[in-house]
Amino acid sequence: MNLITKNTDYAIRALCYIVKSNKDKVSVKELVESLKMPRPFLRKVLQELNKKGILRSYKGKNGGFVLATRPEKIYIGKLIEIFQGPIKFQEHTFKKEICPEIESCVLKKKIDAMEKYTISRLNSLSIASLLKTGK
Amino acid sequence: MNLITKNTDYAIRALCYIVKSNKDKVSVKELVESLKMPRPFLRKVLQELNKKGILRSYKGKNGGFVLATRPEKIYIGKLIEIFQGPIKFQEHTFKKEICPEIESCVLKKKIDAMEKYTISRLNSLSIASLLKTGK
DNA sequence: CATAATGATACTGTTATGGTATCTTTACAA
DNA sequence: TTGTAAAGATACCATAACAGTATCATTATG
Repeated sequence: MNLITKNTDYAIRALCYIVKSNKDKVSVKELVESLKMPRPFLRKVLQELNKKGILRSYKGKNGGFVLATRPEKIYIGKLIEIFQGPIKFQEHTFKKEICPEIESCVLKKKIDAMEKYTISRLNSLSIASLLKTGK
Repeated sequence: MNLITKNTDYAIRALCYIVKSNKDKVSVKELVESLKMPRPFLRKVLQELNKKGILRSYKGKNGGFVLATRPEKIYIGKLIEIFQGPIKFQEHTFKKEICPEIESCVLKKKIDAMEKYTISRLNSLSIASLLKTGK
C-alpha cells in the first residue's frame, strides 16, 4: 500500500519548486529540467492542479504556471484527494456487508480511528510547512 | 488505498469463527457455509495461516484447522504482514531517491510518523480483543 | 504568422488484487 | 484395503489502479 502515489508526489515537488523559485511564471520545461520528472506525466499533473484551482496556467509563448493558492493553504491531504480520491483505509472490506459479525464492527471502529488520525495529520500539513527549513 | 485487503479480512473472520466455535477442529466446509466466502480463496488463506503457525491443519477424513496460537497473541498487524507484506506508507516515493529535496525529507518524516502510529495500533489489536463484546 | 507554450484525450505496460481450477497427498472408516 | 473426505501445492485468469506515452488542438506572443 502507498499513502502517496507518484502523481501526488510530483505535484508536491512541483509546487515546492514553484514557491521557492519566486518567479512570476514557471514552465513545464523548467520543472522537468530541475526536478527530472517524465514530462508528459508532469504535464497531466499540472493540468489537474490548474483545474482544481491550486495553480493558474497561462497558455501561449512564455506561458507557464503560477500559484493560485497561498502555500499555507495547500494541504497534502487535499492534494492526495485530488489525485487519489478520498483516503479510505477500508474500501471493500465493509462496503456492502453492513456488520455481518460483531468483531467486524470492533475492527471497523478501530480502523476508522486510525484513518481519521491520518487524515487530520495530512490536512494540517501544508506546502508552506514543508518548506520551513528551520527544524 | 486499502489498509486491509480481502485475504487479511477473510483470515480475521475465519480466526474469529474458529475461536468462537470452541470445537476441536473446524473444516473449510463449515467456514464456507457459515461465513459465505469463496471456497478456494479461503482455502489459500487457511493454508497460509497454517504455514505461518497461526493455525494447525489436520489432513484426511474429519480433518480441519485448529488454532496454533492463543487469540490474545494473534495481532491484526501480524496478519496484515502475512498477507500483504510489511505496511509501508511510502514505497516508491522515497525508495531510491535519497532526499533529492529538503521538503521531501520533512514530508518523509511526517509520513513515517503516521506509519509508525498506525503500525503500533495494529500491533496492539488482537483477535481476542475483537471478540470482547463488552464495549 | 511561426512558434512555444498549455489543454484535452486516447492509448499502453506493469503490478496488485481477488479469485478459479486442478491435481496430489493424507488419514479415517467401512 | 480401499473409497472418500479432508487439506497441500500450484498454475492459471480477470479486473483495476498505477505510471507513463503519444498526439492533436488551442492560444498567446514576438
